[in-house]
Amino acid sequence: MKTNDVPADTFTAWEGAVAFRLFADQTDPTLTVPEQIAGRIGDRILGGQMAPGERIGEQELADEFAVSRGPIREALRILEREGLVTILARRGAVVTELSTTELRELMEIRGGLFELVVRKLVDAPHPELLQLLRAGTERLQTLAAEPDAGGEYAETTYRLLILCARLAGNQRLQRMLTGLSLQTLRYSKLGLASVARRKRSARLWQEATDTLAAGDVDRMVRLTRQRIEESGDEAVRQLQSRRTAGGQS
Amino acid sequence: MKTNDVPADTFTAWEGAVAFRLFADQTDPTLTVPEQIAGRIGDRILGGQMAPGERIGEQELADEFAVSRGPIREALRILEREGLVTILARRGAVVTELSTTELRELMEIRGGLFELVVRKLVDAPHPELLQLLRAGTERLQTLAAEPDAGGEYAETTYRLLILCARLAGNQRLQRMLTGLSLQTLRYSKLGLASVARRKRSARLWQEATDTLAAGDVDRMVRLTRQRIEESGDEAVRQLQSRRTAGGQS
DNA sequence: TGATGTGAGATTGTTAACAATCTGAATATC
DNA sequence: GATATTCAGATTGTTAACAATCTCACATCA
Repeated sequence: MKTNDVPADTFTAWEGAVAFRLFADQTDPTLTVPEQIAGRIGDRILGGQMAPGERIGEQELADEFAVSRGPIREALRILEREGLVTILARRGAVVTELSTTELRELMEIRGGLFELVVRKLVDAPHPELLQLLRAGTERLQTLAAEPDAGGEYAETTYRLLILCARLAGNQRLQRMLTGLSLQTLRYSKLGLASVARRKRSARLWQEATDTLAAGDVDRMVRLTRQRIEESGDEAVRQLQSRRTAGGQS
Repeated sequence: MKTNDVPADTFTAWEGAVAFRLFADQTDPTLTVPEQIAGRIGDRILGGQMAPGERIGEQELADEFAVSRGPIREALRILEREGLVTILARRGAVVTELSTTELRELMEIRGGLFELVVRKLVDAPHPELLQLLRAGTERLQTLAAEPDAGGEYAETTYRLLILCARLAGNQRLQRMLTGLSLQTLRYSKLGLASVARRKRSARLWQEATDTLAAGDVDRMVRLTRQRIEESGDEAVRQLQSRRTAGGQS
């Protein structure tokens, strides 16, 4: 595999079997070639360089990464597992494009799993948690007010979410939540595009953090559910209006 | 692909991309060859013909199914995604063997997702649901009392679970829950091996059904959580004692 | 005796060619 | 003019050979 332009900015990620720049867990533990390639392609999808619905040709990628089609197919299968790519039998791979229904479904599951995380965190509170949450929500407050910070805001909330999941001490749960988050991230950004929505989201994070500090489980769970539900709904709404509006493109 | 001995007993399953005999959703919609092979191998794993930890050689399977190693690799990747097979880089595939920690983690997630299902079912009750649950729990009562019905009992509870998930109307959630159930099924059977445990489980199902009929959400959720937690704990316990006892083999 | 090194055989990873299938545009038909 | 048909080019699916790597028994040495 040709190792050109690997942008070493921010932090490099490793989650599950795939290395995405987002959501770092650890740096490279001798990833296989298909895994590395999957990471590179995944970054492009998450970064918006490859649009949902876009066709992915095997030969094209094989040429680019200077390998044969075999490893590319493995990479695509990995990305399929992560939900970023959809493989249609005998018709090739496309960048996964979620319908509003699917997005709503994923958001709902994400909410349910995060609720589990919250409950676990309250049951077995982690000393660093509150401190990390405080720092995180503060950053969110800042980003909420900045114009055009939708992308960074969304990524920050996702990092916070994954952080919570990690502290909850269920690795599998963390991985699933991470996977779901990566699948919905592109769409969450839509829902957090306006300053108003971001401020609303940031306030709910803030309140949830305070509630956690006070030890009120049910209220914390309720606030969290509300926040995820609201931002999920907004993402669905944005997606819907975008589809009906500029549907041709 | 050679199509020998396809046992057409009970009902054929299709869930996600893989056809397992268990948990039918629809019969064959022109599955690809790797998918068919994955289904066959998956059945063996779920049926206990392949033991957890057992190595899976590519060439051996290729010879058996009369295809080259390419399709076998695809099949193994599919099964890896379903969690039934673990692929170690450059060391081949093995039948997934869960540690007690992993089993506990999966059970916990399964519980959380099922809770979400229950909540959705209560919010939007389905007319057939109660009737189906009644029939299901009755069958469970019968199986609970029969000796050596651990396997069938476990499979029945899982079918019930998947049924509920389907009625809840979130396809993605249903698929995830099905996947998790298939991963834990082999171990759940351990936890339901004794008549006493089965009777306990059946009573909780019964109570939960009655509670649902009465419309008491919180109690229903609590009962469900309790049942899943208890049977999960028992499965873990059984696995643990089995490992410490006959650890060599 | 126990730890370490070596190498043959077996197994996975990769490649390139070939086969099967799909896509889309040009043509034929009503 | 709208729908069906055909066919070449492009793309995915499969194969078999080759390369890289791992496994494990055997030999070597402290």
